[in-house]
Amino acid sequence: MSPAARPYHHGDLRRALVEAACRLLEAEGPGALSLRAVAREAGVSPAAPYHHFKDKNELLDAVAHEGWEKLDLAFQEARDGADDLRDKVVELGVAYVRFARQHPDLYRIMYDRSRDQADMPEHVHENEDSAYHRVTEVLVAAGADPADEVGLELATIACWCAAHGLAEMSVFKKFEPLKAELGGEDAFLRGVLGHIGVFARGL
Amino acid sequence: MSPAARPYHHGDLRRALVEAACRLLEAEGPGALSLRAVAREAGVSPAAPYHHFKDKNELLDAVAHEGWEKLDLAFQEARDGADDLRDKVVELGVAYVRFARQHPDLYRIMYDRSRDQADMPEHVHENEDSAYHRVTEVLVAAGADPADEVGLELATIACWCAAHGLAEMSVFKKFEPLKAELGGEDAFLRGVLGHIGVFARGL
DNA sequence: AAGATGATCTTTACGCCGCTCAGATACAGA
DNA sequence: TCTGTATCTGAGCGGCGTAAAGATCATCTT
Repeated sequence: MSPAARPYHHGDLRRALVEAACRLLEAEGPGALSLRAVAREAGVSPAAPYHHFKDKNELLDAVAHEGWEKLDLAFQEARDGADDLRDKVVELGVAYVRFARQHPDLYRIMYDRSRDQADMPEHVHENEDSAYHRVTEVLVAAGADPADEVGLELATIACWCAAHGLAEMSVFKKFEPLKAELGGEDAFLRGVLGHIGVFARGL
Repeated sequence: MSPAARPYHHGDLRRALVEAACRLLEAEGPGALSLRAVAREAGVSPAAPYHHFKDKNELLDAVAHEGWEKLDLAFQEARDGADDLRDKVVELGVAYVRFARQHPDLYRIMYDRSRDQADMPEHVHENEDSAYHRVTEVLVAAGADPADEVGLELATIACWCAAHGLAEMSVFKKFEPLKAELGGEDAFLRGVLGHIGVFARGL
């Protein structure tokens, strides 16, 4: 074993636990995500995690962190993918919802933990390189006035709110007939986003 | 005891349990909402609820049902309160978010259960007198074309998504400076909604 | 009026959970 | 090599959701 991989008894148990949790979440769903199950999956005793996380929520925070990073990756892809500046806003929204649909349980944990702490993790909206700021960036690129700071922030919030709401609601069976009529999930998403000012006008 | 109040051993235990659950939820928060605690609060044994609900989720469904009815009440008030037709859309959105902020745990249960069943309860979007339809109604009153059924449904969805997203995100501490700058929670809500097409243009 | 029926509620119990604490283990620095 | 300290194990506590079996009591049949 490399010394970096197993510096102590187990190795980097902290990372191993987070990975085990993500694995469990994807394989068995959120109901199977108990601390004991995670410890089992990582091959340690039920009490071992407490040397790396103060409680279960702190482990979930670490899981959520992984999620936010994956989301940011999806954002970067979407931003670099679209050619037309104006399209980028919509593409970002679609990418957001698609991420939420592809990792529903992870997405749920991200927001459950955020709500519990009454904020998103700082790195999501902290600096210039955050996922949140990426939306503002695209809005400016699409023609929003960078001088109007308040308006720009409100527009960013409106974007994020709409995308989050759409992500949570697009799973409802109620909308299936409409999706079929419009020709699929993507058309549905773009249809709804088209009715939301910041997306439609890029401002 | 009146015969209507105690027809069997306990009385209408089903209703008593739902009320006990709501009471507990408001008083102690969602963490205290165990089936056993609800039974305790209602003064019955831990197994008694199983004669009225198949499992805990079914009790939570009943709690959520109460929530959706309260939300519809708030909708009716908001609709009847605003004078300008165009304002009604915004007032509905503000009322929605205000409801979510006033009953955060109840609101959480409403959507947790909806997500679990991949749909809102039927009575929310079923008939002409549902909360969901009330949004469409107001959109039409504000000038949306009733003939464009698809567009109307998309606009309704966009409204609901934006309001839901805003309801979930408006609790975040990140936005407190902006709220202060704008002069309060309501100004913040209206500011964000103003950037969302369907609210801003009523279409 | 008497007894049967069946719904309602209690008791008991099982396994899993989050979490704590005392003790074993094994690395790190003296 | 010895000591200290971070890491992990094992046992255990109270609470949870839920199942099964027995007690209780309104209602229905006769």
